[in-house]
Amino acid sequence: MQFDASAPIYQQVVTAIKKEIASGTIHPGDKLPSCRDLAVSYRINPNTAARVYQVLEAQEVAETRRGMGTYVRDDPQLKDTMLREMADGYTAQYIREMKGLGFDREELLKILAEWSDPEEQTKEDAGNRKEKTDA
Amino acid sequence: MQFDASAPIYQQVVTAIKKEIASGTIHPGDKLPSCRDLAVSYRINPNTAARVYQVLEAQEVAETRRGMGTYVRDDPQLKDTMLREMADGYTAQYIREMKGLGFDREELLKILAEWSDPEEQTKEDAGNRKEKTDA
Amino acid sequence: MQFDASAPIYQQVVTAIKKEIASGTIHPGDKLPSCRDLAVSYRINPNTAARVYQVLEAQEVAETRRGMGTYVRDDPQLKDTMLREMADGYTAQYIREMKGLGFDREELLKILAEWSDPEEQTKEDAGNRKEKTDA
Amino acid sequence: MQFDASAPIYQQVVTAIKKEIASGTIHPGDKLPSCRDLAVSYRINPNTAARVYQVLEAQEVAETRRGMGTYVRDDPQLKDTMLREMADGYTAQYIREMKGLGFDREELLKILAEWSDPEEQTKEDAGNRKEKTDA
DNA sequence: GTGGTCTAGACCACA
DNA sequence: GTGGTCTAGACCACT
Repeated sequence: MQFDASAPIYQQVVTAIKKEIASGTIHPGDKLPSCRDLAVSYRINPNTAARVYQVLEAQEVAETRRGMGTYVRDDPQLKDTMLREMADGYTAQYIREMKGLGFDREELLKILAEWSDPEEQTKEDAGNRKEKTDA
Repeated sequence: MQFDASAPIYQQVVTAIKKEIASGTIHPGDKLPSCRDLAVSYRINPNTAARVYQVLEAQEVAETRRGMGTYVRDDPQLKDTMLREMADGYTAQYIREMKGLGFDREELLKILAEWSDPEEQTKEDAGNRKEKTDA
Repeated sequence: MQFDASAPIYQQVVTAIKKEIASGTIHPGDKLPSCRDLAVSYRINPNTAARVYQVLEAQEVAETRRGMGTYVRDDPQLKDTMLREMADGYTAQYIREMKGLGFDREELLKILAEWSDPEEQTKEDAGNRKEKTDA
Repeated sequence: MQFDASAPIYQQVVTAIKKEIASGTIHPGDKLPSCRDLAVSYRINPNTAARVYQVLEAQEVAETRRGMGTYVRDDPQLKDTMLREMADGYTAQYIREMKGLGFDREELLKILAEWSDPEEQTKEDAGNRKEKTDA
């Protein structure tokens, strides 16, 4: 067995920013904070912040304009793309985990349907989660 | 922002064992490997292995018989309990994540229903996952 | 026959702290000494001290705030709970021992009633106790 | 703080034998097992067994007759003496412990009176004891 | 053999 | 500073 290592910090920040785009906190065309500001607000090393933008650019989520800063790509579909990408990621992971426990798609839908009020369930779970999934 | 730390090794092993019970690889009443063997097979320190069994005992999943070893509690319902516990954990986490993206329960069920062939999707996702959700 | 082993050090310290709560020396909400200080004052290893707090937290007697220390849970009923818990423990043990000697509840109450002045009896007993009840 | 050490083994065996006299399992005048047999049945070192008899003789509970073995002193009152001695020991200890928690004699009698059915309570307590009083 | 406990000393994340 | 975790190696009691 191999033990899970934490994801690299730059990856976590990349995901955080993409989540902000997906959920509409940041919009296409918006200017992102400077590397230095990003470093401060996330309390990371400026080099790590730079790498974050590098990755976002490679993924065509952001673009850097020399001397002007980094901007979220001004693509009207970007929000939906992000949303889809992350939702797919989460869903795939969820299905994989449940499949690992022996549930097939039918059962999965049934289980999910039982969780009628996500608000309540999420809260209730928060306390127990530590013992359940080891995050 | 807080960065995700890896779960403690002992927790990961605890979860791994509970998963084996949930999926039927290990059965109620089975003898678990000795602390030392567990330490060897997971390549961890015997002390950490002992902690794994202490946690499992505290969670009433296993019971230790002095000088005889550690056994999965011989409770016929244990498998289902584990299954339920882990499924609930995964489901709660999934719902939480999707809710964070702005999806409500209706949409969630719709999305999941679209994933008709988990096999394919899981594979396809495997390669991209790292950049999508930072695990 | 099984010989009595000493209770683990961490258990003894746990009990000592709970006793301090029960008798009002430590109050709900109080900050407990740091692991390292506890280790020094009880002359135990810092790891053992940490275990003490882990047990206290598992028993919902204390709560740890990362980077800030360990605190007695701020529950106004905690003192009474501890008092009750320890008194019950002692009483149960006493009844068990006396029952082992063949005394029933009636006789027990009678015997206890005879000990009119605990001060004197306690002292008188202190010297002989070792040879009487071992441990 | 000093940590409780286990009572010496010979003390524990002495007490066990005195308890057998107190509860009528062994009677005044009875022949006790030979040192060697005692050592076997208690799985202790023969030297330790010899010390047990030495202590019992010093306490005038047993007497050794050269070449004939060790006998419980043939004193008709011995059983009651033992009973009294042990009961007093337990009672004194109990009072001391409860006093340490702040209970006075009045409260003590009240608490003890509440434990109406020792059978039940003892059982119920057995499971919890470890967490309550640490031996 | 088994698990339980303790020590020693180390590194990490949080504040 | 705080607690949390891990390793290394040791001793003990029980089978």
